[in-house]
Amino acid sequence: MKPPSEKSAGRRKSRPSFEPLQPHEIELADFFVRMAGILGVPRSVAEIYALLYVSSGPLDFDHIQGRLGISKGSVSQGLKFLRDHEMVLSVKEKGARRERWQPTPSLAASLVALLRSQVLPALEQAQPGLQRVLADAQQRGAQPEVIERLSRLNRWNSRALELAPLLLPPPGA
Amino acid sequence: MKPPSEKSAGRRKSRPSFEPLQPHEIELADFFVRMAGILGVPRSVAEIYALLYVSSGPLDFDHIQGRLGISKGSVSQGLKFLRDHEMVLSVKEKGARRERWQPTPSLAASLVALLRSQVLPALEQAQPGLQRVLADAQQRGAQPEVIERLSRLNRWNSRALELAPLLLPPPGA
DNA sequence: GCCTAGGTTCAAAATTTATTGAAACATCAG
DNA sequence: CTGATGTTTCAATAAATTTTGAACCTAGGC
Repeated sequence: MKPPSEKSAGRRKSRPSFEPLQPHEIELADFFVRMAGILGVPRSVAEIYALLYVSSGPLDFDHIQGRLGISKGSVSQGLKFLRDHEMVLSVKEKGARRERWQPTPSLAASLVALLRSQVLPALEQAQPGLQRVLADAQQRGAQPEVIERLSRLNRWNSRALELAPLLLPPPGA
Repeated sequence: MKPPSEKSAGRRKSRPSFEPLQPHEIELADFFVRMAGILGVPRSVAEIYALLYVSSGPLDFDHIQGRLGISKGSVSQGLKFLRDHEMVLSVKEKGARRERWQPTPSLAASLVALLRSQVLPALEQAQPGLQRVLADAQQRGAQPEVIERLSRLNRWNSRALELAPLLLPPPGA
């Protein structure tokens, strides 16, 4: 057990103390935050990405936390999100224990992966339900107008699912 | 427990009672709700759209409220949103005071309008800021890698703004 | 094994966003 | 003009989401 107060007893690693974001960094972060907002990506995630994006080399966990002034938990979760969506890469130097992070080369690819992960599951999951809705309407002799709408929706869904792997090839392709 | 349904209690004009959504309607609503969620559109808005989408004719305010079981305020705001994004049309019958609503013919066009309204303003607003960030980086002699990233971001932004009016023509075009 | 730097988890707290409903407003018929 | 109907507004409330931080893992050096 560690006593919580570690003022200046014995050998203390000097708290690195990171600079807050500079104006130009804030500007870029704002841009990413707004764009991310459209897709429902949390502010902290966008900020982490923005910071890596304007930084010259890969940054480690503590730098990210320090410069953004957010909690460990947020950094961890944010990096997990970015990792899961293939938006960042870790560079592990040999002999070093920490991981250091940088944005993946192509922002375009990153966005595509993100969209893919959001839209595809929804389309897949909806497929059977939509078919059922259409069948239901036909069976009940709904208005032709409604049948037509529901048919179109089904066709779209199918085509989107067919096209998806071509336009947005998954990691392994 | 459901509120007492007075289906059988005489047809009185004072309190028209509406049926809750049927299973097939719920299914479609769920689909729209999920899709809308990706773009941050509230549940109630998606539900309204879904209801209009499966309904044979245009529906009036009270029908929408009654069948979805949501508040007047939500219906009003939801319809405003859908109107603003050109996703619904009102059909005013002559001599009638109420407006009746139906989805616009093309769902595709509706989605495009929606995206347009979300993304374009962000791109426009970001333009000067992004240029400033790049200029800043160049002036401070940032790493070529960073300069390159920021340049690409600027080019993208510009091109997106140029292309936008072509791909997503505004109402008047 | 033991220790600890490095990172994750997750319940609680903070924040943001959506919904409600009563009051205000608007429009039309009489 | 007046009253009734139909709709909007918006402050209060409810619901959903994000952030925090302390407890908890995990791998690697000793």
